[in-house]
Amino acid sequence: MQVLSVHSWPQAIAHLDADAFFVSCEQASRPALRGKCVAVGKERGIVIALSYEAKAKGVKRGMFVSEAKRIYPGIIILDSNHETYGLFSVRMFEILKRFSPKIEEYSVDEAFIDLTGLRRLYACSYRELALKIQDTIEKELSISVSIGISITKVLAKIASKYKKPHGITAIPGNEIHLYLSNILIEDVWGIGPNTASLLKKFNINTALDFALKNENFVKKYLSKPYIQIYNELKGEPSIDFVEKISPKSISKAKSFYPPSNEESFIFSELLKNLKLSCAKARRFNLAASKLSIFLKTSDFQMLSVEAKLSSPSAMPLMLTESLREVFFKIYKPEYSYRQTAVVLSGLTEKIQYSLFDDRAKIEKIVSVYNAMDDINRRFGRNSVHLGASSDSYVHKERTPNLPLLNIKV
DNA sequence: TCTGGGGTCCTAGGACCC
DNA sequence: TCTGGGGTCCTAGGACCC
Repeated sequence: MQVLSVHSWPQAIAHLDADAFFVSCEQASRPALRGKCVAVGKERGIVIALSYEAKAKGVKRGMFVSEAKRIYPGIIILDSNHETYGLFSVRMFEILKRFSPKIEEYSVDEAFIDLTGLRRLYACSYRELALKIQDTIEKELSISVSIGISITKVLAKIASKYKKPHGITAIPGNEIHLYLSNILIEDVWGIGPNTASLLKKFNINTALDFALKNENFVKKYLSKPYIQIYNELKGEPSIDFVEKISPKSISKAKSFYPPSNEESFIFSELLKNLKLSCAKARRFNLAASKLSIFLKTSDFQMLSVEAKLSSPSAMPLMLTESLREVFFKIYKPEYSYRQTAVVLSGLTEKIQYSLFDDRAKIEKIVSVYNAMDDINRRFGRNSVHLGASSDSYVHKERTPNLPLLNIKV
């Protein structure tokens, strides 16, 4: 047997993955749902999360809700509630920070935790430490998680998936090969369908096959991300640990049914996405210097454009003109569309004004938005919104001097 | 996996400069 | 007004992730 790394724990990286997270949050907040066949997913849409009971009945993620109901008529379908999931997520990360100050919030329901050197402090093995974390989350949040521990991030990912749900798997450096031989190449984090089919042509079918390939082969056929994965599989840390930084882009997308080619409708959908993404940017205290839009046609083609903004902004009223311009660059009435999306990027912390902008006007708009965000924070989301931005499509005038407030508290 | 929504990172190639 | 090579910045598009 080949040994890929001789040391058992040069460092200890844990990967935590919540089990059926969205559904678990629903079950945690409504105990009556526990032990039942539950799915999260919009009516007419697709299933995005399933309880293990529902999985056992043969319902799969990505299925149409109607299909899921046919397979198991007793299934309970819930509307997704991302605010709740976000709250559980925050509390889960807070628990993790009690164990180690160094954590990477990888997604709402996943985190990497650097446990290196903590055995002495907790007077236990890494496996036992993972067990304590798992217990704490279960007791405090009623959420079940699986944890994998190994010496690199890619291996920790493999470990957390090895036994699920409610698993604890530790892969020390000297046992890597025992695990990798059971992992199909397409199941490795970061290897997608394209790369998997390329590798299979060279007879690489498992993670172990890949790890045992020589470096020249890897450098000849693959690019940087895959070289990193290759190193990590061999037990050599190569992918940075990222402690949370602010987002690099903010987007909002929404599909609708049936598809439409009506200009004013498509534009109003874009405007909604613009408002939502701007609101999110303001929550992070960020301003966008680039605006892109995406239109998805009914046959799933993507049309997109990007525009540079004269000054960074997170205020819909200041971006509406740009939105209109980019929209007419790609909108073609002969297609029909099923989704629009807005992406804000080039995000900057401080809002800078170019010399050509009317500073006073900008500041007035900023203060109105600040007041609005404040009201929404105190009285709940969507208590207040700006009237002018929703129908500015109809009146093709420039940005109004003072936006109107529509208050519906 | 017949299609929801939100992200990240990398590469190739063009523009522009010296 | 001929022509080489190198650096940097930006953009579009691909691949992948949850």
